[in-house]
Amino acid sequence: MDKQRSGAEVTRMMLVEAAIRLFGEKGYDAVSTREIGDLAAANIGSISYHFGGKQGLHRACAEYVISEMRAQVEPVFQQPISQVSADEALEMIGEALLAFCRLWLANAKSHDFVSFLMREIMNPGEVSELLYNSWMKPMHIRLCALFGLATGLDANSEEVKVAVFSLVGQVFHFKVAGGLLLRRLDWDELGNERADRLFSLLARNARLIVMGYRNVRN
Amino acid sequence: MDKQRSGAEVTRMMLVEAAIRLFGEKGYDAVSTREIGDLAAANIGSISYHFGGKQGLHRACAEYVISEMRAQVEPVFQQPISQVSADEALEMIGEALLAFCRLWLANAKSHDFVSFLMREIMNPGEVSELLYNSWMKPMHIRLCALFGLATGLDANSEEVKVAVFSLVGQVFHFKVAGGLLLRRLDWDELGNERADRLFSLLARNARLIVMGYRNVRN
DNA sequence: GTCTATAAACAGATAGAC
DNA sequence: GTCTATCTGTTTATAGAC
Repeated sequence: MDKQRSGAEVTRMMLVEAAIRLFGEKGYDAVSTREIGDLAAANIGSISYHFGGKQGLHRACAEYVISEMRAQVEPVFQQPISQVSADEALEMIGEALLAFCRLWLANAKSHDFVSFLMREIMNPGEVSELLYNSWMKPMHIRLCALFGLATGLDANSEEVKVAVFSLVGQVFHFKVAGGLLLRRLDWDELGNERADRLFSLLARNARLIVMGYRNVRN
Repeated sequence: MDKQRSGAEVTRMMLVEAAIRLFGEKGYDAVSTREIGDLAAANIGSISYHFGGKQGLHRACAEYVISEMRAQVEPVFQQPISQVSADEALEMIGEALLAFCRLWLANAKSHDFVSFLMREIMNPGEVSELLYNSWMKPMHIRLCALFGLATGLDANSEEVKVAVFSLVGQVFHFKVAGGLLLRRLDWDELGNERADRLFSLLARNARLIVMGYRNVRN
């Protein structure tokens, strides 16, 4: 007999999850409140009641995605980096990218979150602001610090910021345009085995870039 | 006294250009036919008359973008590659990526085209199909051939296809999420000087990756 | 070919019964 | 809290005057 009580909270969550999926699939403007209500098995009025309207629901989705994604990547960022050697830093960058690959590309649970996130990035606005400040920026800073340690370069320099942006971009690009690559490879879908092959290729690219920058310095 | 005649063709072009800009800025669903008509200084009815409706205009936009982009990149693909050395191939990959950087990131004329293209990639459909078959796929095949020559690897292998995809992805990612990087760098806008610095960093990454794959082979 | 008026469908928001 | 009926504005598409 599980607690079916506090139906309000259940409805709120159902609406948020349905909206995240639909916004991620089709984009905010292409989704109607009726669709969301149907998918969440709730009525249209509940969106206004709980969130004050479509925009309020949109914002609630962003907050939920941020908190969930932070929780999933938190372990990677737990380790202190004050006393890390260059080789350890290189290793940690590889681990972090691998974690992003698994989370962004192959994790069914986070699939909807990442699709949602991807769309928001392109549309400047309140939600995109929130995502940037509380999720992307801290991640980027952390990776820059590691990149600096791994190469001996200044973590705050332009070239490090750009290089890290490109590294993350390689992974992210699979989320944006990965469907086209799958067709070029005649792959119907991205299974576990294929995903692993893909990740190891990305990891190799990343290592080559970091090592290249290190050599520039020495 | 330039020919102001054949007003129909002028109206068609005004509508297509206005639609490309608006679709690129806000996405297909977020743009109304009234907005397009206003920006093109035409009336709403003209969209149905000339293109059969909003979808028809959308398709016409895709066809126009494809033909314009092909024309702009054609020179890069003119050179025959049957008798090219590995070093020449490496050089040609760098040139091609540089051309994409200039075209996609810094060319004011193509800005609207690339924004339009970027949005279509994420939305499976007739237009995305058209873009893939007549624009992206030929480009990718060409770059894979060069990559194969530069590294000695099979141009049809998975690893080459994925590596080339990642190279292009580095450039494309700037179009998708470049706004976030500019904020991290405290850059208000991307001027010519900054763009050049950015491009040279991307070119360096690309070279490091290609060289790394070459060493794997030898 | 161009433009206006209008139709028919759909959007988001809300009042009120339960 | 939930759900239905309805309001108001906007959407695309079209018929018909010019």
